[in-house]
Amino acid sequence: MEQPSESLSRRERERKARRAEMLAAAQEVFAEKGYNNATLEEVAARAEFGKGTLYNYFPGGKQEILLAIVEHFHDELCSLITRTFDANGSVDFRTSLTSFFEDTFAFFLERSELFLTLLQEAHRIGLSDDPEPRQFFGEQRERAIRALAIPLEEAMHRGEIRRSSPRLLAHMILVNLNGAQMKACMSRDTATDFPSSASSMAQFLTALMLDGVGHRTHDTPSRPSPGRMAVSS
Amino acid sequence: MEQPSESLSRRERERKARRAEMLAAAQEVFAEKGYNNATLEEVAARAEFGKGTLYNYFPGGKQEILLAIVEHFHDELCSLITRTFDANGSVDFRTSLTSFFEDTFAFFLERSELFLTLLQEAHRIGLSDDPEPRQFFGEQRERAIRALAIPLEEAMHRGEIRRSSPRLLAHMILVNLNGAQMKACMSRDTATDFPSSASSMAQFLTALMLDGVGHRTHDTPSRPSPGRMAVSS
DNA sequence: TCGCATCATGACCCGTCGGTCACCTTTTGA
DNA sequence: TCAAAAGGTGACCGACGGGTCATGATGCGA
Repeated sequence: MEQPSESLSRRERERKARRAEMLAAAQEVFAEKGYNNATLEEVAARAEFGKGTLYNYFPGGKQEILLAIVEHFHDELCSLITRTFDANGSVDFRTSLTSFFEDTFAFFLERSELFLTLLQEAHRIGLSDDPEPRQFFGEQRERAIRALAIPLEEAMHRGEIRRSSPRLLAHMILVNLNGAQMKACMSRDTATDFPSSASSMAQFLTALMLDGVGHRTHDTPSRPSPGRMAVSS
Repeated sequence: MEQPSESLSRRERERKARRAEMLAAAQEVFAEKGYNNATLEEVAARAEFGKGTLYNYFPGGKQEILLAIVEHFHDELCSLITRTFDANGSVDFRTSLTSFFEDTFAFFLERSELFLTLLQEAHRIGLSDDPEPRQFFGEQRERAIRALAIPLEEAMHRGEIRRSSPRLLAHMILVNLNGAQMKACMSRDTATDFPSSASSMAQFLTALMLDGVGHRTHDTPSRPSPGRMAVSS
């Protein structure tokens, strides 16, 4: 009455599924309310369990739930990154970067509230707390950076982008991505001078990252010469 | 026994000074602990007042203190922006942008914890709360964007950067600035492939914003031609 | 010196929420 | 069919912190 390895026992499978349901509920609540204002009561209610049951699955309580979410978030992000660049491996870097922005833009956009919450907690936990969760946060972030740095480094080797630190560049790309996403959030009601579709946003970011905004009519010491940019719409 | 206008009465002056002390203390505590984990008890203690006294100066309690801090933060930021660009009004845009990054980098860096806290609260309050503080946050952010958009628009008129939305560009510049600052925070312990001084950071950001990282060896439809970047150290 | 007004104070009140545990239901295996 | 194990539950507890207010101190004008 047991399948020891491979496919888990019904028990194990159901346990896993329940855990996942709880995590999904917690993600929603944390995203809506922020970590501190989210109550385990509400998480439990949304997952359709009693509060006590949460502790059967996450003995570490609220914080363990947070860490599990962080891990899951980075799982998704990393797999999105590698999938995107693998699929575009053979085309030129500009094109694959654009499609990367397009794919990830949607990813971040629909998780923007959660992302901000995680960011805040990463910071809060990052200093003045146990070193254990602190280190955990660092490792997770590192995973995403590393995943993105790989295709960047390859592009550098192919001479498609100039050589610099792939990890630093990876960081700046992620920063620009979620900066754009924040802007999109904030100006949803008000301002309109903003690329509205994911694809025009992706093109804007690609141009910004690869070409900058300079007209390059000034010669500066080591930057010999011109090349003008198209004026965007 | 009253100086009705101009210089305020001793009373008024002292009241103002006390308020400022309380704000300074609250800034410290909010930055260290985050808004939720900061206690008014600790704010009061650090300002060397009793907790009750806070309510004489901020009848709105914790939230009123938060809003006052947000306003003060943006006062500082805006005046820094205009000061920096006024002082560099006559030199070319690349140079003044670099000095802008250098000045503001320090500003953000020494307030990074506070900034993250404000960011989180802006988000939390930004949705699902009273519309009143929500609007307040929006207005404050708008002030900074507008202050920065002015010199950007001028540079566009002078043809030093390509035409696009000054406000969008202002946003992206601020985003890159504090993204860099976050990176600096995070990799303080660990990674080393990072511009360490404010001035090398400023140059990195200027190059990224104005020139991008592309080698521009590919011709894409509307971007005719080359111009290579110096390889940073 | 006296009375009044202003102001500082921290003990206290009270709502909230993370975490616990005694109890109940369901499943299992004989 | 039944007992034992496993699992689910929510009432309850205790800590915590925002906000209040009775009390006392201080200053000021008469």
